[in-house]
Amino acid sequence: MTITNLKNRLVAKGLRVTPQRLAILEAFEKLHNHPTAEKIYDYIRKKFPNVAEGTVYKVLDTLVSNQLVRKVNTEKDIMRYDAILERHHHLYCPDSERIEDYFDEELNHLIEKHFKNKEIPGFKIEEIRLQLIGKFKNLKSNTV
Amino acid sequence: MTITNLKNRLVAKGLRVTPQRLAILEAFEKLHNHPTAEKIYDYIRKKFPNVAEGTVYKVLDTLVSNQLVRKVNTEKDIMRYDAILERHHHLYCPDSERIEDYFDEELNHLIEKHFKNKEIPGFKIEEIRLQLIGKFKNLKSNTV
DNA sequence: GTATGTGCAAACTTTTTGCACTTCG
DNA sequence: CGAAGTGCAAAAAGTTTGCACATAC
Repeated sequence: MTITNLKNRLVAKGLRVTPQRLAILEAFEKLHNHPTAEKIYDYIRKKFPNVAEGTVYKVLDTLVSNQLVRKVNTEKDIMRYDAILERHHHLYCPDSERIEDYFDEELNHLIEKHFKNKEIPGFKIEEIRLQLIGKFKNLKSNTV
Repeated sequence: MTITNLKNRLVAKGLRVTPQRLAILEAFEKLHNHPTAEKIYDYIRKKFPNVAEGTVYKVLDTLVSNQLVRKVNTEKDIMRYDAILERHHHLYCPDSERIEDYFDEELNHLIEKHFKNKEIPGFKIEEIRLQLIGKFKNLKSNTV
């Protein structure tokens, strides 16, 4: 992912392109661990030593509102973020706090088909997210 | 749900039966809105005016560790809890913060069957949770 | 009686806010 | 230039902790 591409994402949403925003988007490319605001803050401070933590939160809010980034649902009170926009699910190990992306088109179709036949009274589904809770078999060190 | 039943849940886990714990379990029966710690605190304070908020958090932790209560995954940094232990999923509207339980055995079988044929390398699934994100059609006032 | 649980208050962590200053377009 | 974004510091919100006291068993 080039800086130009990251810039285009902002421009496409009518957002101003600032070094801080680019740095945060870049952080997602490098970290790809569903990072917390703090992880992102730590990462971009290498480049921008006086970026404010408040700015990180504000930028993340903006990115979420503009659907360039999403909040990840966890069992913790620390928010985590995800910049993968393609439809996907999560593998989640509550013990290690590790989260990995999971893509499964076959499963998506299966579920879509199921809900085509089965309306839920009083509720309009916009999106279906699966959390596969379990344990990783240590193929990779835990990375929160 | 009677107090005796609530008591039994604690006894079955080898936990001491205290009025505070009973009150919190009872609060789940009455609130059934996937309440926050604060909602529970507000609720039980009617009966126990000098219960401490810290106690609510401690009891909730204990109940979660003993699997009498679960944390609900949301996009918010405020933790919400669920005392329904039967396998189920959630309807979740991020705008109103409303969460409702969703039971669907047919869907469970569908998903189970899917993962019987499809192992995920490096990951052992223990549980599958669906979040159906969408909007409620105002059949009921929003209750966070 | 003893291990466990509670109340209270302080501390800690994460996130939000307000406002002057700066920057993007 | 003007609207939008940032830095900073203070405050808010949610949660955890430590310890003396109280209670369950």
